[in-house]
Amino acid sequence: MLTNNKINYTERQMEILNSALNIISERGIENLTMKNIGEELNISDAALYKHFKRKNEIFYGIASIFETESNEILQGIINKKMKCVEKIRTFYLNRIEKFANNKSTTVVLFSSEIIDDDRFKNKIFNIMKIHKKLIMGEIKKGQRKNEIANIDPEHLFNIIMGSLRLMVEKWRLSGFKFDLKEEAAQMWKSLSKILKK
Amino acid sequence: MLTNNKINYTERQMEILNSALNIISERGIENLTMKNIGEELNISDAALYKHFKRKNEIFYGIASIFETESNEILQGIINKKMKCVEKIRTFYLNRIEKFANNKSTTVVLFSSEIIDDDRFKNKIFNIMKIHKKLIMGEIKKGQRKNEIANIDPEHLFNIIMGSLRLMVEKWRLSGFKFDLKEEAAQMWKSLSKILKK
DNA sequence: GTCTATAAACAGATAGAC
DNA sequence: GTCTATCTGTTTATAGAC
Repeated sequence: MLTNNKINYTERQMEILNSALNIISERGIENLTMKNIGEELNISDAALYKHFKRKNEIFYGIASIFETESNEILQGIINKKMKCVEKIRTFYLNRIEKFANNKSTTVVLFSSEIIDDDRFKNKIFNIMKIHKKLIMGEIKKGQRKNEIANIDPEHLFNIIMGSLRLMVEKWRLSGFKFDLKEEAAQMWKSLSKILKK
Repeated sequence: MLTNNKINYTERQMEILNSALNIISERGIENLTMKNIGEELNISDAALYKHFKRKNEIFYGIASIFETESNEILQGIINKKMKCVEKIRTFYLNRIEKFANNKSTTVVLFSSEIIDDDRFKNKIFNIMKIHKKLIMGEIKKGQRKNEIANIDPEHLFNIIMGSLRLMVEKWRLSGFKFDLKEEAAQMWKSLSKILKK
């Protein structure tokens, strides 16, 4: 299930990917040009083509970074002995921590609207699907054990991930001005009240 | 509060704005070119400049359409005699109905990530702020009257609007394949359980 | 209001020297 | 791996005829 067909990027490639993420995050997708990436790294645009064959490959690389982060989160949950609510909480707060540690990756949440590349979209879409499957699985388990309120699991999923995303977007639009991790910890308290009924 | 500095667009201007919305929604922002808009309307790109002085004005026009829709929703709520939860429900379902009737406008939910134009962003941002003020006001009123559960109003707002947005995004990405209004009606039932505790 | 023609800027990408 | 030079296509926008 965890299709970690991990690509090993060189140091320079990682610099390029992070540059690209920064530009998308700070100046928007229409400013992500080979020239602008080069400028950030003080090299020419032509030089970039020695590291990525085409611009599309940079998009795919960004998706791979996101996939790696996602897999790190899932490793900390899968096959661990935790209560259902505890698993969802761990996922929630770890996902927030990744965003807090790498601000630019927050754009990926909205990237299927931003980045028009099929390979990229598919990869992100699959990651989201895995997250959904995990969370809904735990919700259903929790409901069978009577640990989680009897509300449509899909609706609970919408509530958990929808509120996470809205909070992260607010953080982005505020220029990362508040403490996301603190805010998320508070938000989780409310969510757990709701989950436990 | 409702700054309805309404611009009266000509019929042709409205055609252009709707064309632009369709292109953004179906083919992404990077395909929104004057040439593509012209093609949809079977006129040349140069002709568009007789209707909008610059491309930016088209973005602003899209924000104005969204503002008009928003104001129609708010008119149906403000100064009406309804219980707090009922007001939030009416807003929620009316907002959904607008999206269902004009699919392309769903992109506006994510437009601050997509469209890089300050006047546009400010207008959308203000509309969102008005919505937030309205909903949080009703939540607080409801809590004072003991009609709404005692959960941080900001968190309840995140839950209501976050889940609405996630649902609409899912609808968009599915190619508008399911019945959004029906799904939203079900979602609201779960939300009202949570609100009323 | 629509057209054709055109300008000026900029995009992604390649060739070849160092 | 980096550079300069260059190709090819596309974009926003304007001028001027009809």
